[in-house]
Amino acid sequence: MKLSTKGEYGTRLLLDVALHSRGEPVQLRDIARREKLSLWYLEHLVAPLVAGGIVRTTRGPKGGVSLARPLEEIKLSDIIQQLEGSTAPIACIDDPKFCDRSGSCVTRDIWGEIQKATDNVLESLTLKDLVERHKQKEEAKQPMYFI
Amino acid sequence: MKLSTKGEYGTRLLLDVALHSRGEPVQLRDIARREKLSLWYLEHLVAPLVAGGIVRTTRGPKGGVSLARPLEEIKLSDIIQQLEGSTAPIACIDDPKFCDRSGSCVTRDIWGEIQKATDNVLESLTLKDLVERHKQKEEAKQPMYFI
DNA sequence: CTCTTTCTTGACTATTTCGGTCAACTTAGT
DNA sequence: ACTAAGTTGACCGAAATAGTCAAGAAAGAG
Ligand code: FES
Ligand code: FES
Repeated sequence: MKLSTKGEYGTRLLLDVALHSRGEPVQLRDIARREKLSLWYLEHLVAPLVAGGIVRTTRGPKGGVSLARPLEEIKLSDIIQQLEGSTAPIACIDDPKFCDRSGSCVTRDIWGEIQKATDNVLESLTLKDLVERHKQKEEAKQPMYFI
Repeated sequence: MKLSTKGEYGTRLLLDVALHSRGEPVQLRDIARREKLSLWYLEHLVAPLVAGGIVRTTRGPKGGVSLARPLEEIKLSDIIQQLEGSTAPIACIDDPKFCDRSGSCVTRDIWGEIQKATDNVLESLTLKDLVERHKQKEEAKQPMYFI
């Protein structure tokens, strides 16, 4: 049940863009520095995100990455779908022809339920939620001087 | 979010034992034939199941595999735990020291929720549930002549 | 127009994990 | 003893992962 680094880093990439975008694009180089990721690896994460319409990029000086949609319209499931493909724990869920004993397989139903459970979480969360959670954590760190 | 064949085959192995055990042990050779799995691969699945106290084996003639506990006391989570290890989508959930930005990481919380979601499913199901579902499917296949 | 900055694309490699096979060994019954 | 099981651990090939890099194309600045 492992998530690959694509999904992991990709989510952090998006969150980083969300947190640091102030109108202008965010540069990959800065993301790499902040998130301690290899610039060359990031490039491979951006491509599918562009293809999935999650992100726009502009080249040249002052270029970089910016979100293609409002925060609250980018679901975590979109990100994972784009970077990891299906969340099915096993191939025959997406493609019943994959296993022969298709219909009568009890275990297949179970894996289906697991997929549904994780999809529920992923679809209920948007980048906006992540940003808000992040801010809450930040505030929790600072004692509230203003009281 | 993939399940490896260990978890997949292991679950089928256990279900097969549950369905065909009539007091005596079930032989690996028969399981391999019925489930169309390699006998040599099955051996690697049995070892951890024995270690986890899920299954007992007896050697020699008429030997084989039998369940170490009643059907309803074998949870799917036990099986997966034993064959796949943790269900954590990412290492830093089990071992916070794995990532440095431990406490403040928002995405980590998400992966934790996903793990919890899948664990909920896995812990709510026992081998007994699987057997019952199987029987239901069997009955559904046969038209009810007895009406 | 040209130079620089930035993303883009695709090739390449190293490492790890997976899936599978096998042989030698141990144990238990007959 | 003999035979029929499971046990253990070595081994291998293929594939997926993770990561690096270089050549190129677009966009701005001057
Ligand atoms: S049908 Fe694919 S695992 Fe049973
Ligand atoms: S702490 Fe491990 S992914 Fe953030």
